[in-house]
Amino acid sequence: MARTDDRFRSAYNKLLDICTNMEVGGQLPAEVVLAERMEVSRTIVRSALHKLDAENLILWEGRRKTLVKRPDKRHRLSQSESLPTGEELERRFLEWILHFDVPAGTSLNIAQLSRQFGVPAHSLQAFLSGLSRFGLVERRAKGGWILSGFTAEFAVELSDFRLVLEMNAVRHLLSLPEDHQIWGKLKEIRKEHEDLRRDLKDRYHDFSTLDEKFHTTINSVVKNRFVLEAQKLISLIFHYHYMWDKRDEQERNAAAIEEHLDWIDAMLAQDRARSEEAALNHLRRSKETLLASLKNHKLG
Amino acid sequence: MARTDDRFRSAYNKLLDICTNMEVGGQLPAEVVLAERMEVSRTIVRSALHKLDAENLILWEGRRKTLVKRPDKRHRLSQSESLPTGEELERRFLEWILHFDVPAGTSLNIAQLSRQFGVPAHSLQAFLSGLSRFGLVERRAKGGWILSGFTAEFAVELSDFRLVLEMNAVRHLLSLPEDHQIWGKLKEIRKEHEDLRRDLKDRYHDFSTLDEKFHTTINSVVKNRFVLEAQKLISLIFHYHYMWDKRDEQERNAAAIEEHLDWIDAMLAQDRARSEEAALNHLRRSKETLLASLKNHKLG
DNA sequence: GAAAATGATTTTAATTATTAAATACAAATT
DNA sequence: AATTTGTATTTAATAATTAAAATCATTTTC
Repeated sequence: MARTDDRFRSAYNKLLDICTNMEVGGQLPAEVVLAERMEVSRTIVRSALHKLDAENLILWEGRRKTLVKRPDKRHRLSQSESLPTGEELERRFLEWILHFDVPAGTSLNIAQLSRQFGVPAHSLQAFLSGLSRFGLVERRAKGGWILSGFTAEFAVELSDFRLVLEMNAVRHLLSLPEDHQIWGKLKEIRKEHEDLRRDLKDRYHDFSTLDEKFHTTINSVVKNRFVLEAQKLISLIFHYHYMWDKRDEQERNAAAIEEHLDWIDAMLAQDRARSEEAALNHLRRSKETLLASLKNHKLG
Repeated sequence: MARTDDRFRSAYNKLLDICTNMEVGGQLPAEVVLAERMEVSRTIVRSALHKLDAENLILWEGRRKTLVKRPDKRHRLSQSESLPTGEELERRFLEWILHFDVPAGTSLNIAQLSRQFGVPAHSLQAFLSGLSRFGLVERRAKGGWILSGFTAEFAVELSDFRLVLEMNAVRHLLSLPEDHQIWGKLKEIRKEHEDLRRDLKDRYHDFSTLDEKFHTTINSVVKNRFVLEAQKLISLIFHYHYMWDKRDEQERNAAAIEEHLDWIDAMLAQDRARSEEAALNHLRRSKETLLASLKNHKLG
C-alpha cells in the first residue's frame, strides 16, 4: 500500500455522524456541499458514499442519496492515532540530544530515529533539514546526517545571539507607552518571582518554567517572525538545561531570581541604562551557567 | 530501478584511470586501499572490479587482480550531470520568486518545480522545509506547500531583523583593535565607493555587487552561525532587489553610495554615535526602498 | 437554457518497496 | 599475527504505487 487512508477514514466517520442526525428516508446533500462541510475533496466524499452504499446504509442512485438505516458504532472505521506534530518532534529531538548527552559527531540513523520518535522517515528528514539551518545537524556528502552538535561553541554562539535579540527587545520595550499591557504583565511576573523567592526551599524546581515565561514576555514585544523563530529554539535549549542540570540548583535559581528582579525593577523604573546593565548581567551569567553545565555533563 | 548508480559510475571511471596508469600484467592494490583512495566503500570497489573482470580488462582471482589490457575511451561509463547544490537551489528559488513576482498565497507544485529546477522532488521538499523556518513558505494541512510569501510584512520584518543584526555588528566592529584587518578592508571598500562614484554614469549597475560586499564585510566581524545563516538570506533578497528594481536606479545608487561613505568614515573615525546614526540612516532608507519597490512591482 | 450536480480523467504527493551503497563480521591467505 | 577478501546485514536514495485533489466533460433539474 502507498499512502495511508487516514483522511478517508476520518471523512467516512464524519459522514456516519451526519447520517446519524438524519431521518431514515431523508436525502443527503450534494457531493460538493458534503466536501465543503467536511473539508475534503469530492474524491473522498465519493469513495465514502460508495462505501456507505456497499454497506447498505444508503441507497445511491445518481444524485439521490437516500438514508436506508441509521449507522451504529459497528460501522465506524478505526483511526490510527495521529502523528506527533512538528513542534512535538522538535521538543523530543532536543530532549533526546540534551538529556542523553548525545555527543557531537554522532551519525544519526534515520531509520532508527524515525522508529524511536514514531514518525515516518521522510518527515524526520524534512525536520532535520530544517534544523541544519541552525547548524545543529549536517548532511554528509556520502549521505546520511551527523549531529554537528551541541558543543560549547554552539552554546556560546547561541547565547551571544540570544544576547543580541534580548537587548534589542529591552530597548524596544522601554519605548512603549505607559498604557501598554506589557507593564501590567511585568508587575505580575515580578510578584510571581517574589512568591517563588519566599517558598524557594520547597518550590525551587518551578523556576525553570518561570524563567521561560519571563524571557518569553520580554521578547513578546518584538513582532518579528525571524526573531520569534530563533527564540523558540533558544528558549527550548535553555529551558531543558535548567531542568536537567541539578548541581547547586537551589542556589543558582536564587541568584537568578535576584537578577530577574533587578532587571524587572530597572525596566519598571524606565531606567534605560540600568535595564541594559541588569539584562547584560543576567544574560552573561546565564551563558556561563550553560557552558559550565555542558562541561560538567561531558566529564560526568 | 531504485537509487541511481552515479556513485558506482564515477568510481568505475576513476578505476579505469588507475588502470590506464599501470603496466599490463601489473597488480591492482587491495580493495581497502582502492576504496580509501577513491573515497567510496569497498562494496562499490568490488562491483567495479567485477565489471572490469567481466569486460576482460583484468583477471581477478582471489586477491590477484592482474591488468590484462589498458582500457580506452569506449570503456568509460557516461555520467549523469551532477545536481545543483543546496545554495544554487536557494539562489534559483529566490530568483524565481522575486524576479517573476510570484504572489503570496501561490501553492507550490513540487513535481513541476522539481522539473523546473532539475532536482529530485524530495530534495526540494527538504529545501522548502528549511525555508519554512524563515516563514517564507508554509506547509498546508491538506498536504503540499504554499508560498506564504514575499509580502510587505515579510519585507518589513526582514529589514527590522537586518537592522538589529547590523547595528550589533557595528558596535562589535568599533571595539576591535587597531591592527585588526577590518580597518584595512574598510579603507579598500571606501576607495571602491569613490571609484564607482566617479564613473557612476557608466557603471551604476555595479553598485548591487558593491553593496553586498560592503554589508558582508561589516557583518564578517560577527562570528556566529545564527547571524551568518540569517544574513545569507537577507543579503540574497536585498541583492536581487537591487538588481531588478530599475526605477531611478542611478539616483538611488548615488544616494546609497553617499550613505555608505558617511557610514564608513564614521567607523574609520571610531565615532560610535555617528557610526550608529549613519548606519540607522542607511538601513532605514534601504527598507523604504525595498518596500517601495515591492509596491511598485505589485501594481505594475 | 442556465445553473447545479455528477461522472470521468488527469495531476499531484505521501508512502511503500526496491535497490545501491555502506558497514560489520567471519573466513582465508600471506 | 596482520592483512586481505568473502559474506551478511544495515541503511538510505529513488522509483513505483496508491490516496487524494483538481480539472474537465457530461448529465440532470428547474
